[in-house]
Amino acid sequence: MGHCHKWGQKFIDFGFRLTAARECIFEILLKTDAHLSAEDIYMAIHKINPAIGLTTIYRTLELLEQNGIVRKFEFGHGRAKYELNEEYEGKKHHHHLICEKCHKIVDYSEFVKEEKEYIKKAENGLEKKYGFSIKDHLIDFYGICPDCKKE
Amino acid sequence: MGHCHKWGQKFIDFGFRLTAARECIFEILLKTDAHLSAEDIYMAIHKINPAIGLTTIYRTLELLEQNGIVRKFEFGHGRAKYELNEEYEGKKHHHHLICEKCHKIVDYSEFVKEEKEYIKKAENGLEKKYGFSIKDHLIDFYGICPDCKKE
DNA sequence: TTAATAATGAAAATGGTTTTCATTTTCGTT
DNA sequence: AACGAAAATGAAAACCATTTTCATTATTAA
Repeated sequence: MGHCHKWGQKFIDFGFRLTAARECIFEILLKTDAHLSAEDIYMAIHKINPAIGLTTIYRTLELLEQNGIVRKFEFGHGRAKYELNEEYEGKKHHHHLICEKCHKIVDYSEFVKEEKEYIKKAENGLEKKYGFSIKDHLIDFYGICPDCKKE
Repeated sequence: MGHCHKWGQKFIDFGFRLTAARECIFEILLKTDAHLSAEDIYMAIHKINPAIGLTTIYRTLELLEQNGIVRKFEFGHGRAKYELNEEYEGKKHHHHLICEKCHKIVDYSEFVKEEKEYIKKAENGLEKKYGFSIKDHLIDFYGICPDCKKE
């Protein structure tokens, strides 16, 4: 369990406690390919351990986010979605393709080379010009998915 | 008033009515450089015409968004922000630089050439591979602004 | 074992946004 | 100018994801 050990250790190093609820939430995020909302995680966890409440999910997700273990996405249709940070996931660096009709989210990992070039240039330039220390970026594409085009 | 005419005509063409409230909301969006929330607009409009309610602001913004006249951004700190679409604004194509501490938003228009190349490649590829019709994209950078770095 | 501290669940509160509904405004037609 | 259908509106209530409160339980270090 290389993954678990790594994240668990990090969690303890940060000064937090590695509780059953927290491990469970991490596991759920690790096992899924989807972009889960707090409630999605609550549903999943409820089957395993019905004692864990929604509040704990929210609190854990916030903690994980603040420590760079998960990323929170607000795609803008009610609920926020959470994803394990790439460094904790098997997944490659990816971005999102979002259907404006059905709100489906597709991950893609193409054009990383081209993206990296552009991002590097932009980051350096922006750091210089605006004095920001840039930590992260977000790239999303919006459109209509094949299923919705049919209708 | 080239701007106004253009948007007003479009609005009527869509089959909507060009009311005082709607014109006023458009004007406020046109005059500002900031990213306004529904409540920001409400505050601004209240000085001009106190009869206009917050509900109308929300309804108008939704209408404008659905017809491609404004863009809605959910940067993820409570309230959504609205911006006039570039085609209605004097502004250049731009993206956002967001401070993770104070949530300040800086617009930037640099690296458009590099961006365009990358976007074009990505869009074409993604349309082919995933069958999406891509309509739009979002690029944001996150970091710490100069002011927040001082502390 | 024992304090001190952190984590938790349930319930209540929060707050931006949406819905409801009764009223008013607009616009094409007389 | 007046009429009637459809659209737009404001106020208040409802919504609903998320946060906060608070009393209880679990964990850790001594």
